[in-house]
Amino acid sequence: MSAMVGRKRGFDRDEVLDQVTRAFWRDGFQATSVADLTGTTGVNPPSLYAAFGDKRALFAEAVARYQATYGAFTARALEEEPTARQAVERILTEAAIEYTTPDRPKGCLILSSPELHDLRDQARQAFEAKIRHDVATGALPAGTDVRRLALFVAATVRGMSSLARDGATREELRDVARTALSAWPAPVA
Amino acid sequence: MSAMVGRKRGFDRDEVLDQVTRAFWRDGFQATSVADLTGTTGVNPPSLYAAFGDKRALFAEAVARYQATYGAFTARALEEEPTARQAVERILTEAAIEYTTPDRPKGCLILSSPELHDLRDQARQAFEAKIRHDVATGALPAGTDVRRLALFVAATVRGMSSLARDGATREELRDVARTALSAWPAPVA
DNA sequence: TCCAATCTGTAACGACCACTACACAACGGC
DNA sequence: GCCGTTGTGTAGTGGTCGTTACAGATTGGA
Repeated sequence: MSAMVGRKRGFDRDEVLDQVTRAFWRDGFQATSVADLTGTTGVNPPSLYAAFGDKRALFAEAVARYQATYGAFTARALEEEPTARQAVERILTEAAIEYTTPDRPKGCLILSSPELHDLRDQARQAFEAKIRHDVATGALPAGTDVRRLALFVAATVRGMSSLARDGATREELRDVARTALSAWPAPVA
Repeated sequence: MSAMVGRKRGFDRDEVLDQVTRAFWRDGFQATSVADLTGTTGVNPPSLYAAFGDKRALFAEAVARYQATYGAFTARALEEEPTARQAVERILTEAAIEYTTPDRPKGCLILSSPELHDLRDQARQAFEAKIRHDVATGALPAGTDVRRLALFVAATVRGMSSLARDGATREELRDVARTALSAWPAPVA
């Protein structure tokens, strides 16, 4: 065991990380200053730096927290739904809800941050894998353009997040999701 | 006529404005510093401020220039094509090209800039008007949800711009456009 | 040729940026 | 009580931000 000696931290690390996550989510990495963060959290700079490291490390941890909480619904759907069609339907439906939840920043942190290109690429690869699996099992026609379909889903989710950031309502996003789903290829009955 | 007296400007105002437009387009308003602009244009701060005003005014003029040139294809399609379907097909097809033109920033300046929410709303209203006209003339079914269809087009274009910024190819965007178009309601034959 | 007007380059302004040195407060172990 | 350790608050660091004061250069008009 470690020494566990010294003055105790005067704030809840998880709670502060959540406030930081929401700040980055709302305004982005660049537009959120450390002064903003110390203001909203009430934690002074030295304590913030001691607990999380510099601004980039804090952002990285905020993004990780976002993925594990607010943004986890996508990975959950891909894991739990049996077919790509069901997973995509659930993702788009839940995105309409998640992107417009009151008392939260609108849209998706990862889709809104230019610097998170790699995470977006991972998401697209996950879509591709799910669709490819359906083609392999015969749930989708053999000739299906896997990459194309994955890109269309990626584009739809990005479009929904962008509209949410501009103030689109939950119902409007749900309608966008339904319209997009009507472009999904007919299943092999 | 004005006096036309005094030392002449030592740079081409239009050329400099184009360079500024591309800088804002590539990096956004916040991330592009005045020092960046003086660096890329070779124009010193006092000359830049004398010619364009402060940074916000310069950005506004760059956006206006973008709308009149690189981003004009959307308004052109809405004006020139007879039906909403044809206009949207042309917009999506040309967006795939415009958003991936070599030696240019990728994607759309207006869709990438959080501060241009009003211009995006104007674009959505223009889509709506075009679609509503088709419903009125019978080119689209009477029960068509105009707002819903316009939002879907807006979402698709935003998604394509976002994908382009992340490095999607022209062909990938074209495929996204085609997939989205397959969700368009059947015309009243 | 001298003036008034306009533009240009240098060099700075105060404000904010991310970040930290330092002294002090609060803790567990002895 | 005293010590070593760790967190906290104050008050700064050097650097970059958008912006401009100022002096010199260049122009057309008188």
